[in-house]
Amino acid sequence: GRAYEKDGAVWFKMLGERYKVYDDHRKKEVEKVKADAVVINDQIRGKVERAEDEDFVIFRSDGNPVFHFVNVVDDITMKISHIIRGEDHLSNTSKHVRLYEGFGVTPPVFAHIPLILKSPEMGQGKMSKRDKGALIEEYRQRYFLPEAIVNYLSLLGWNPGDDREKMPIAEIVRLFDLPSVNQSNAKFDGKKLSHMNMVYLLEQPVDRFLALARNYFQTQATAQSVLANEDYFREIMALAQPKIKGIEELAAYTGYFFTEEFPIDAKVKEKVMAKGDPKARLAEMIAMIPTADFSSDASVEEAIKQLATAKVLGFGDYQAVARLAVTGTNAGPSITAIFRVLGKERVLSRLQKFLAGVEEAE
RNA sequence: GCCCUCAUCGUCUAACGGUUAGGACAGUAGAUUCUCAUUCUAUAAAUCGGAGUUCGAUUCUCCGUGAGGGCACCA
Repeated sequence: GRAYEKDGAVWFKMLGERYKVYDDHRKKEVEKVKADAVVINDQIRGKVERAEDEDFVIFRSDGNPVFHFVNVVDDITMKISHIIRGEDHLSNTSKHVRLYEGFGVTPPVFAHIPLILKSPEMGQGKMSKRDKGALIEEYRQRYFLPEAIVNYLSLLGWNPGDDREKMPIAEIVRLFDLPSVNQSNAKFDGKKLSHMNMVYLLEQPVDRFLALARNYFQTQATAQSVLANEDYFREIMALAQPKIKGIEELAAYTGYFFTEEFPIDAKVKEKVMAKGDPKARLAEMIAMIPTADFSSDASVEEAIKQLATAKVLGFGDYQAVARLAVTGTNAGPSITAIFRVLGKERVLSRLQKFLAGVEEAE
């Protein structure tokens, strides 16, 4: 009795006195209805009133039902008890409630949660699937930990009631309830997500970290050489885990362990070579290494320290240039661990190659 | 244009109507470590504006302003 046909489409009829008015939005005259306001008892927003004041299409002239209609039919069929959705649907809810009424069904409990807005770098307005950084898939591809993402997201528009931020998912589930959800929209902060991800990454058991790292490297061009030796791989990942902020940094962070063709950071080189007498330090190390004990970090450290003491210098005088020659950067695990893992031969050849390169350039 | 929602540091957020307005991320400055990162310490940073209610408003009411959303034979 509430549906009628017009222009080939089926419309849902609103009850009330009718009048015509020019609609500035649609640039045409439309028929409005003086209808009572729908009262929605939203679990998050409280009492929200809105008058649905126009008939609306439920079946298009091509015979297809429209979204709102299908939505309500589905939810009735599936005996949905709670509708929890974004605030962007709050205004549509009056329409939905009228449809429930039309079917003679009591509407479910509604809860309209705040939206996630774009961060300033992304632009303005609500985040939607087209926005970069809006898809969970994207973070998966970047090897973010799922629990870090869930944890971060749970804190947009909700909090556990105290200052805790890092919480296991089970704890979030235990504490979460609809009425304690905030009503204001939240801007997405990728930096905070990254931080959360790092915190989780740091506390992962080695085996989990190894599994994540292995998955990651399988997608990299260097996969074969990196994954060739399990023990070697394991050792290097153990060095990297406490130092990196995300799995995706792994390739760049550990590249020099797997190839002799690693890049040398020009800026770092300039800086390191400008201080003290790095060439002399290199030569001294080259001379010392053949007789050094590479069996442990401590023994490598001892060897370098002895050398430094003999020349009345510090460990740091050797560390910087050795790191540059052997890794091409100024960042990484301890130089002693790098020496030990790479082994005498490779360390020696890299030091010699680097020194030769410097001398040739002069 | 009409309608709906929201409003505390840059960002995410705490604070029975009474607090030096708290925490976290980001920032800054130090400390530690062989580098880098971590960690630690310190520091700066907010109640959108105006009326009202009250002995007292971040908190309650109203009006502005701002932000977001919705107004289709899209979903």
